[in-house]
Amino acid sequence: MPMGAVVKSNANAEKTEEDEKEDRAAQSLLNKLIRSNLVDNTNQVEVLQRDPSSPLYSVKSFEELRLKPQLLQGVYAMGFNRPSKIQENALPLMLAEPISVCSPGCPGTHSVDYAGLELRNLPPYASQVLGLKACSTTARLGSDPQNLIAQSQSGTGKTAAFVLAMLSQVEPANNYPQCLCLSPTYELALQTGKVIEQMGKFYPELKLAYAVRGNKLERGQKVSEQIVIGTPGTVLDWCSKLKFIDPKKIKVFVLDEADVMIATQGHQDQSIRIQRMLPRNCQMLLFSATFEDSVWKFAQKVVPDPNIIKLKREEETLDTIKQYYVLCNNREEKFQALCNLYGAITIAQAMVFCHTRKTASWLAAELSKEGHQVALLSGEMMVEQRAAVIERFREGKEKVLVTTNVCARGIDVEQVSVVINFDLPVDKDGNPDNETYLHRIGRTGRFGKRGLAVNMVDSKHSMNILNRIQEHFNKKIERLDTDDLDEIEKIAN
DNA sequence: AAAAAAT
Repeated sequence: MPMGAVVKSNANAEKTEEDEKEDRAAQSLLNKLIRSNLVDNTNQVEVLQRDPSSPLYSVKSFEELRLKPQLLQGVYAMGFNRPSKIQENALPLMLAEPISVCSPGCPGTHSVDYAGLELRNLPPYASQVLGLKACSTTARLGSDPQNLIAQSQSGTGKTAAFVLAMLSQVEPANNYPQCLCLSPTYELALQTGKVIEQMGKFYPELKLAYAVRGNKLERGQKVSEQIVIGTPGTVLDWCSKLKFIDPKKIKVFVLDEADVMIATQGHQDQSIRIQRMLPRNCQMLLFSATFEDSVWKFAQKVVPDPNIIKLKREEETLDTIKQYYVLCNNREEKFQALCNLYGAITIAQAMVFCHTRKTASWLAAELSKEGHQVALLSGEMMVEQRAAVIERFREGKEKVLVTTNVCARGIDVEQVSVVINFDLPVDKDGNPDNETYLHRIGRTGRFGKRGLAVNMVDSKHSMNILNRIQEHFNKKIERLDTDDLDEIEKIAN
C-alpha cells in the first residue's frame, strides 16, 4: 500500500475510483481553506519558516487556535477580541496543539467528517485549518516544539502572544516549573507577571513565581509554581547553585526584550548559561521590538531551527509620535525648559529619561524644589520602593516619572503621552543609541494612540547625536521653543 | 552608563 493511502473503515480495502474522487474533493476544499488563511505577505509581516514546505497560515480569531476553554476565557477576560498582527502569525507557529496533526505517512485513519463530507487522507495542518479535532490515531508531526524569533514594535501584543504560548503548554496539575520567562528589569518582570496572572486566572491550580531580587526561599526548598518569571541573575541562581528550579523540566523558555538579553553589553552571560541548562526539546521564544544586526545573527545561532517573524520597519510607530527638540546651552537651561513644559505635560502622564542615576535623582530633587511633583525610579533604589513607585505611576497618582534606561523598554502605562529625553540616549562609546531611542519614545503612542517626544539638546555634540538619530529614522524632529507659550500650547492641545 | 546579582 502506498504511503498516505486512503484508509477507510476496512483498513485493507483497495482504493476505488470513488475514493479517489473524494480525495480530490477533500484536497481541493482543503487547499481553498488553507489559501483563505494564508498570511498576507504584501503586508508588513515577514515570516520565515523552519519548514518552508508546510503551509503558512495566520489566524483571524482566537477561536481558531483551539485553546483550552479556561485559556480562551482568560483571553476574553482581558478584553482581547481578536489577535493582533503579530499574534495572527506568531500564535499558530508557537502553540502546541495546532501543529500536532497527522503526518503524511501516518498509518492511522486520517478521515474526519466535515460538513457532511467525509474527508480522508488529510495533509498536516488539516484539522487545524478546519477547526476539527486531530485524528486520535495519528502520529505527531515532528516531536519538538517550534522555536520562534519574533520582532515587532512595542505595543503590538508581544507579551500576550508569549503568555498564551506558555499557558497553552503548562500542566497545572504538575507542581513544578514548566515555563520560564526572563525579563531585563524588575519592573518589566512585575508587569509581565500581571499579564500571566490575569490571562491564567481561570486555571484554578495555576501559580506563578517571581524570581527577582529580594524574593527569598528557604534553603533546599523547591519552587512548586508552574510558571516562573524573573530577572537573569536570580533565575540563574535558582536554577544552578540554589536548585530551587529543575531546569530540565522546563518546556517553554521565553526571552522578553531578547535583544538586550543576548547583546554583549546586556545580560548575555546569564541568559545563555540559563539557556544551556534547559532540555534539548525545550521550546525557545525570543521577542523584541528591535534586533540590531549582530544581535539578530547571534539569536539565530542560539536558537535551533527557529521560525522567524519580522514586522516591517518602525515607521509606523514613529508616525503616531510627534518629535521635537529644545535647544539649550547647558543642564540648567534644560532644567528651565523642562519646568516650562511641566504644565503642558502633566495634562496626561510623562516619562523623563536621564543618562545616569545621578542625573535622574538630581533632576527629581530640583523639580521638587521648584514645587513640581515628580516621582523617581532608578536601579539604585530598593526593590520595594521601586515596586511602590511604578504602582503609583500606573495608578496615575504620579504624573511625571524621572527615570533612567531601566524604564526604557516594555513598561506600558497607557496614559503616558509624552516622553522627554533630558539626556539623549548614547551607548558606552558615546554614539547615538537608536534602539534605545526607539524603545524610549515607544513608551508613548502605544496601541495606535498619538504621542509626543521632546529631546533636550545642550551642546554641539548632542545636536550632532540628535541629527544622526533623525537621519537614522529618516523622520523630521522639529525645533520647539519652550519660552514661547503659544508653541507649548500647540503641543499640549 | 544602566541593568542584572543569595556575587
